[in-house]
Amino acid sequence: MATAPQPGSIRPGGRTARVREAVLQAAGDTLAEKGFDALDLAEIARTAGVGKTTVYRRWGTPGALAADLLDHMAEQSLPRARTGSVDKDLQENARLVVKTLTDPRQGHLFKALIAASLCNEQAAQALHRFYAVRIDEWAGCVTDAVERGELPHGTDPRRVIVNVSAPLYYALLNTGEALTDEAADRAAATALAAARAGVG
Amino acid sequence: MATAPQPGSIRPGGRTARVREAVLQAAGDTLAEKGFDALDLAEIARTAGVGKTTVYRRWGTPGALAADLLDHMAEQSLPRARTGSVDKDLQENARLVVKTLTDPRQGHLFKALIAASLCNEQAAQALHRFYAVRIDEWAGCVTDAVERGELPHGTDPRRVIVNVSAPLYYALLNTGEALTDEAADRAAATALAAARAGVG
DNA sequence: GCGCTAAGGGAACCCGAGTCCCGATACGGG
DNA sequence: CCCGTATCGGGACTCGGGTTCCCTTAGCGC
Repeated sequence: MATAPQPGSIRPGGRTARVREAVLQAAGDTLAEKGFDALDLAEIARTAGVGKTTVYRRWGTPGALAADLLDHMAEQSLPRARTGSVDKDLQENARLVVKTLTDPRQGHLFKALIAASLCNEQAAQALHRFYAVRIDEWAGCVTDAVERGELPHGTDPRRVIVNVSAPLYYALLNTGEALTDEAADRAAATALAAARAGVG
Repeated sequence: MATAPQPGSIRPGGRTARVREAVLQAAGDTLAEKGFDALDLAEIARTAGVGKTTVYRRWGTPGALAADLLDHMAEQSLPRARTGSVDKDLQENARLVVKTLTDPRQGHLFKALIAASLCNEQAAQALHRFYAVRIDEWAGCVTDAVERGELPHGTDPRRVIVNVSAPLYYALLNTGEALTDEAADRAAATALAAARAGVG
């Protein structure tokens, strides 16, 4: 009943690492260009120049591969803004989200990864971890603002950051509305207004 | 070059309609139970008790089938609340969203349909139409509120409704946070506070 | 370096989704 | 009520994703 260790976990260096790198690269490219439903492990093996057997053994399903890619992405966290005022910080956050989701490669990649998370529990958990990292990073803007007296005590930092991104993702996924800088500024302003009103 | 008419559009009555009904029913069940990546037309044909050829001829791809299901769902629009105050109306809207997304069948179905929209352009457009209908319906709450003087003139009704749903969908898709009635009330309060502050 | 063994890779195999062909069925206009 | 044809449905076929087997390569502990 003892579960065998994950392939690649005992000798993770050298060749094994190179294979993972090549496969995640190929997976990212395919997801960005063709979407999650086109993520086919046999084709990934071909484009990555890796044995088909290897990909099936280490990842097994498209969902698990997407999950691994998400974990890989979560490790590379970008630093948040520190402009000195919440207005600016939240605006920068909103613009960064718009810039990311509008970027041809990144935008498609994020859509594909969200699709993956909706099709596979493993990918879903990886996605939630990914956003938890990002939100915690930017939540610092809000805690700083509370300390500076720009926002009321008791404000939930993560919730404010979530309120900035939420309408942007809603536009991307649900309504298909265009993601402009104007939309970003509006999202930031909305979240800020609610925070100032002391909601939460 | 003249495109042949869509199969099922010339004689849409009787048998053809029954086939569509059975297939959409089976598709909805499969999407709710197994997700979009498990939507396999051969299996749909089997469970719907319909010829495999028929399903491939009329829909062709899982994405197109999901799109048809979305159009079918968009036709059945629910009436919005009319409590007499924006607070209550927005709260009812938020609670309805939470109730829908929390419901075992509906919740999974919506997730699957969003996944479909992220994998297929046809499904994406159908999803955007679907949400446009829902948002327009509920936007009436906001226009009424503006007329009653509860919200400032120049308030964008659709945007307010979007701001109610957005954090709830963000919780569902991005963070995986639980969707409680408390979250619903908070979402409604946030959107209301921003609208009162005159954002937009 | 050396050897043990984890991990990779080639090749044959299986099975079912997707396609094609053609006859059966039943709308719906006259 | 009857005919023309749109649509359905059964069955054979193909093709490639996913699996299995087994040999080769190369980490990494000593």
